[in-house]
Amino acid sequence: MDIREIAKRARVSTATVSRVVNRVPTVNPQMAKRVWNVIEELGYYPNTQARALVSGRSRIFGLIISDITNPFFPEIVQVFETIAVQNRYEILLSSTSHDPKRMESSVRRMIERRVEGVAVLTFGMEEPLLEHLHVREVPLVFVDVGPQRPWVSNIRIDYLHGIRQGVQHLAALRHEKIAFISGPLKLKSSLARQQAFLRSVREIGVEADPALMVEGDHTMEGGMAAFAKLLAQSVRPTAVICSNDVTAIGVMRKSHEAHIAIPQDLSVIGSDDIRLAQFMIPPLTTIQMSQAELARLAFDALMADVERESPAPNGTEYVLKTNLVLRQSTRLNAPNSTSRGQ
Amino acid sequence: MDIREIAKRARVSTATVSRVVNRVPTVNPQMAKRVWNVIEELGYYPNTQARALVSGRSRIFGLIISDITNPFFPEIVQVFETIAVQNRYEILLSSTSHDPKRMESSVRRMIERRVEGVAVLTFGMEEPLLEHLHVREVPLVFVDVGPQRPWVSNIRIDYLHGIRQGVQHLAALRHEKIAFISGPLKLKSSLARQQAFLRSVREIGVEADPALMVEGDHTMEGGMAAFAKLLAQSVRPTAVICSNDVTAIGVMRKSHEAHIAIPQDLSVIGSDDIRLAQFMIPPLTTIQMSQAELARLAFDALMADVERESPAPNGTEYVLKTNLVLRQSTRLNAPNSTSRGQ
DNA sequence: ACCGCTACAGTAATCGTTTACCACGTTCCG
DNA sequence: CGGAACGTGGTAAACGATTACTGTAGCGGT
Repeated sequence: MDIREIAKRARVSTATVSRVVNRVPTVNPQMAKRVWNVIEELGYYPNTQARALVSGRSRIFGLIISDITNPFFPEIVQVFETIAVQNRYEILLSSTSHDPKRMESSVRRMIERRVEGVAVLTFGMEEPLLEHLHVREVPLVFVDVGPQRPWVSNIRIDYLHGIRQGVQHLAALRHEKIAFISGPLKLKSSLARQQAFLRSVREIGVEADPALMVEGDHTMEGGMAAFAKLLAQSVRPTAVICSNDVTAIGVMRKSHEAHIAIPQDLSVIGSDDIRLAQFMIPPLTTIQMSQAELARLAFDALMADVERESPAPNGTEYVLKTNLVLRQSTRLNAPNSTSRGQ
Repeated sequence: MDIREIAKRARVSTATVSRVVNRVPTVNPQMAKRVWNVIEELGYYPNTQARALVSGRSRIFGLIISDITNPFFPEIVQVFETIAVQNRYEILLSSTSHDPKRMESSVRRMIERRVEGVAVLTFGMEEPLLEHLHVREVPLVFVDVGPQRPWVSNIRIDYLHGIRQGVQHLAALRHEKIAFISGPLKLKSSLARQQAFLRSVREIGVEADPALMVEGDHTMEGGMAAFAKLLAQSVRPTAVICSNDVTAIGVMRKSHEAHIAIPQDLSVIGSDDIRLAQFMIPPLTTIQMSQAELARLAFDALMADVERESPAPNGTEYVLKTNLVLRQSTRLNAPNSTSRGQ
């Protein structure tokens, strides 16, 4: 059942049906009504493929994330999808699992579907892939790691703002041995967080102890392992800041095994503020980076680029702040006390 | 850059290019080579829309879930997507948030994109929507709630198997007051779990106390609220089985607030075995229902239906077992002891 | 030597829309 | 009253592939 069928039954031309469906205002209301009736009656749904083919607009955005299984992402996907639907866009989701091969195949699939833009919420993209997208003038938006180039926007995350708050909060609680569990240091974003931590610590006049900086991998297992490493050392931290919440969950889990009570014996701060954070035991104090906000920025960036068909703008920048949110996983450092009280 | 361009430069017809791209074996290897070279050189990617239009196959499956933010789903999405990509399919994901309006719009979008099948991993679908899909002969797969009808498969979940194990496990630990926190009882799947619980309890010769059956909503907040209700009553359970893991997390959180230690003072069992379960404190004993398996069954069901272009088969059925996995959130019930020991 | 196959490549119709362009009928103004 | 201008709706050419059908060359059998 196609537009011709509708046209025939409503005794108009296909052009008119098309106009009606697309709500072009110049058609006679009577006719429009007649057409709508037929459409309703036959249950006609326009074929998006045909539309896309002739109009040259697929109304699809690609969304590349590293791992949907990481609780940081589902909320992003949710918000991104909601906004997309509101704007009559569809989303092509791809979870790369940090695998360059999968990234490559994702990009290929997206190009074949002629996406109108891609949000890359991962560690970046290799040059050849970027090039493919670039020659096709596909708008892109990255988090921090996008190249300076036409059709590429960036969302800069102000890690320093939140991390500084976290460090100062711990300092106010008299913590001096503050550990930091980073993400994989080959990731620019992990590095940026670590730098922000280092800088914040220096600001309060302490020099960070290298023994208290350990590398995690942004997973719970990684958090457990990293904390185990911390425990095996001679200097024992009284507080630890984690590069993301999932890592913090691993730390909490490990510290439970080691009979270290949180927050009595150890304060912990996470990053991201995933929804789960408030359901931890105890509820996790964390450095929030709004996933909803991030998704919205990414979508808006793409949308803006799609709409400006003018010559290439040179990479817009957006900024996302981070903020400490206080819950119950930190406490005043009481030296020499091993109390496990309430 | 289209197929014609390639044809011209390789000095062959478009038909040949098409054949080469689709690896039709009858083309002269020399020619094929020549064509591939040009394709490589120009970076040609076929236009999926055009392909889909003429071939009548979109190579897209719809995947409808209730809420991507619920940790039960991301793993499913992950696996489903992976398998889809392996089979050169794309997936159109839709998270309905239990909203019939969103469900309706999802189905509309899917029909407009001409999906070749839809996996409905939610509470079911209303008749008019089903009808729309039915007249278009779109294969569907449901979990438990699909109607008996051509082109509709069902994955039956054997809740009883796992829940019975859970109940027996608790009984072996001498628990007698076993509470059950269900999901929303308007959901058939929640009801099924509850029935399975009731039956299992009866099997071990106990009559379930209605006061110990409370309704949750499959969220952490719901779990907290339900457990609070349980605490407010005169009969205090010594063990609780939850309709899903997220509910169990809520219970654990609430019991922490109430200074009830798990598993010393209360045993808890979840359902689903989401990845997070093993990172809870203590690690959660739960009734596993493999998300990977579920995703695979759903995909296979769709694929099978797509491939059999024969007249309509009458709804295949698949079965998914559930199994208790023991961790550390249950313990022998020691009456009159309020020990908080190790 | 001729006929009929086979094997392969090319021609052109087709998928279901959008949209540039054209045709027609009114209206309005000089 | 004639023609420009305008408002509407129809005709048909795209969009970029697939594929049924056609054409031709080469080959073998009689």
